[in-house]
Amino acid sequence: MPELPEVETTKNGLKKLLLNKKILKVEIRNPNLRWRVDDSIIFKLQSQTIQSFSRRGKYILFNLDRGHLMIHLGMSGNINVTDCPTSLEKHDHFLLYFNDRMMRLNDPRRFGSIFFLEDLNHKLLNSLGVEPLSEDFHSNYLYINSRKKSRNIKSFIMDGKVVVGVGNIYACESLHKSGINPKTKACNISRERYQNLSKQIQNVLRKAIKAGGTTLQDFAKVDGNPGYFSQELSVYGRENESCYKCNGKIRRIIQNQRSTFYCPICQK
DNA sequence: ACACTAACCTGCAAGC
DNA sequence: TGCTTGCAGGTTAGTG
Repeated sequence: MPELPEVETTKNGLKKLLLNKKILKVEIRNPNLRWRVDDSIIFKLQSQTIQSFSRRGKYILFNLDRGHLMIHLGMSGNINVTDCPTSLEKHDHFLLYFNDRMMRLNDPRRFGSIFFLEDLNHKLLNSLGVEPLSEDFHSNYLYINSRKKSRNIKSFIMDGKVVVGVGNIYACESLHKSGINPKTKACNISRERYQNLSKQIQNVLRKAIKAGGTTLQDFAKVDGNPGYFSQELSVYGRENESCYKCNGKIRRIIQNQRSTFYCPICQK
């Protein structure tokens, strides 16, 4: 269920429930995720205490006594913390047991991933772009990095090597709020429009993280499914409905193998 | 260096 | 009712 706000919410929930907990047992029920989970992770994690949690892009980092557990939720991943014992569900692939509770990674499509890192110098982390809510994502960042980029603006802002955490929903939403047509070439967008776009990206993410906070209460529940769709979305999933801004008809097109929702009237 | 595709999976809803 | 099709919140490796 994860775009950046979901991951941030998940990370904060884990912090609440698992900080300073000692991992007593590790169980891999299905190692075939995006990358096969190596059995050696079991003894590497065992007996370690979780010192802190952090997030980089859509990766959740469990910072341990020695090394880090890094988890990505892919398209359909979800982490639950429950009392122990709990009846397991289909697609519960990876389990951590603590003295009085357990953590389950459930991921039907198995696009998620799990790694043990000795340190944070890892290929997948090193290739990530800036955090959208950090100072590095300043008003000129997108403008500067988009010069000579002929690809469309939507794929540009969804590129994790440019800026992390902007998934399909928030790419559509922030482009709509900025009044930018998603088909526009990244190099053809002015500095002024990029300043607006970066602000809209931050706004939409901050707002969603705040909304994710309400999800937090459900976090420990067995049936706790994040209420992601409670967002009020302006264009995403609203094909053929009317635009809140201009009453135009919202269209769905395919860009880079993904659905794009936009309003052809007010996104130019 | 850049742009774009195929690929990794399951589940669900819609259409026939 | 069952079958087929299309679609889903991500991201990498590979190709040209």
